[in-house]
Amino acid sequence: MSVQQRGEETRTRILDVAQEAFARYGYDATGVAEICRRAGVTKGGFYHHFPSKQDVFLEMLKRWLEGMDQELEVMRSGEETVPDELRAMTAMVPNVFQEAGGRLPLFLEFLTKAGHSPVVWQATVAPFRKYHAFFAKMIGDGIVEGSLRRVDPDLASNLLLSFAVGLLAMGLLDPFGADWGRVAQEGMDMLLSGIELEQAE
Amino acid sequence: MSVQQRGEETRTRILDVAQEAFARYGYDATGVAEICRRAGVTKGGFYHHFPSKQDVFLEMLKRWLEGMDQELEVMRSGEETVPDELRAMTAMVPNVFQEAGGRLPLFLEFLTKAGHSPVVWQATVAPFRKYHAFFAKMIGDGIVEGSLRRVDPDLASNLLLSFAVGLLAMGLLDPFGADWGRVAQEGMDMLLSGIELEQAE
DNA sequence: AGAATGCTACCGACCGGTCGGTTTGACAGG
DNA sequence: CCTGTCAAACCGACCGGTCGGTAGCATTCT
Repeated sequence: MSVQQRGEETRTRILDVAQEAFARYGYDATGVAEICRRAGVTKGGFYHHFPSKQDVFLEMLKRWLEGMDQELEVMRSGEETVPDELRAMTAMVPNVFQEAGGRLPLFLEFLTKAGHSPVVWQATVAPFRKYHAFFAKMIGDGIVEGSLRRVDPDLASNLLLSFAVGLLAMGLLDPFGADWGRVAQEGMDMLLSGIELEQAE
Repeated sequence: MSVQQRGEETRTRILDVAQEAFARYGYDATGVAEICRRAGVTKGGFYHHFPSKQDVFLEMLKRWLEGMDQELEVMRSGEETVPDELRAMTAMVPNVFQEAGGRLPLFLEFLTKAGHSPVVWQATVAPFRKYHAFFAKMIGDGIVEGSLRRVDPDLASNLLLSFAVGLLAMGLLDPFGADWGRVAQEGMDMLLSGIELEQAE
């Protein structure tokens, strides 16, 4: 294995263990020393790969969002009509909860930090606006194809996003307090029944 | 002014400035020394009134939720039908955003900390379950009075809560990214149009 | 080919500063 | 006099971050 490869692996390992530690204990409660211990690296090694603790945090956010982007695009091309696409996406919610493993609490961590640090805010709010555009376009498509009523795509997109964020937060706070997958599914049905148009083929 | 009165005032002042500081800079980023400076008290004074920094946090949460409880109960008794009640409540969203002043970011702070500290979790999740019961009862009432379809009150309540939480989070993250008051209002309309029953008087 | 050199990855001791929390004692009201 | 209310000095632990140094692969020079 070449030197560069090993270096890249170390860097990734740091990122991975930091992600787990941040998710479990919180950003502030996790010291750099603890990350180093878990990654089998010393502080020198850590600061060789990253300029600061916050940079690890930001890079983590970046990685997470890139993955999310891909998943969104993949989801987009499955179903016939826009309402069906939306329903298919909400059907994935349980998978998201499960598959994301322990790194889901990071979501709240990002949101909170975004409120205090302009750098984190920028990195957080930008993708949200992209998601907003994504859903707005989707809803616009739905209107064009005649499967949705003429609602304001911008507003409806914000509604969807709020619902998604709230679901995530609630599911994080009280995972066993409800069947959040079902809440997502039936909630989406209720929402759609308000804006859906009957198909007359 | 009696001694007890002065003591109580100092205690309240500490609570107030801590609330503002936590909201502005975050819990972890706010040192006890900073709170003392703002409250015009030394550490001795601080630790005379509170056993720990976390206790200030918890007491703050308690005060906040007590106020919320009262507001909820007041809102409940205004309108004729349940859907109208819900609409009236969402109409209050802009007021909540504005009136709460800077202390709204505390909400995210509480949520994140709840994920890492069992004590905070207990103090946070309990009221949420109470809100859940509150809305579930409301929806049940709506079904009885014939203004709502026979939906699952438990599920619909979770849907409403998620929507509310998401709205709060989004509005906190990107206050000027959308007219969140309008999103709340129209979102509630869409939701209701899915579960509302036409009145036949 | 083999020695010399450069460069990247990494080590680990160490730094100043800040953290939440404690202790002691002054002072005022009841 | 005694209790409640604070002030001031202080504590050890720990924080994120720095820095001089080293091991070993890669490249160049002879």
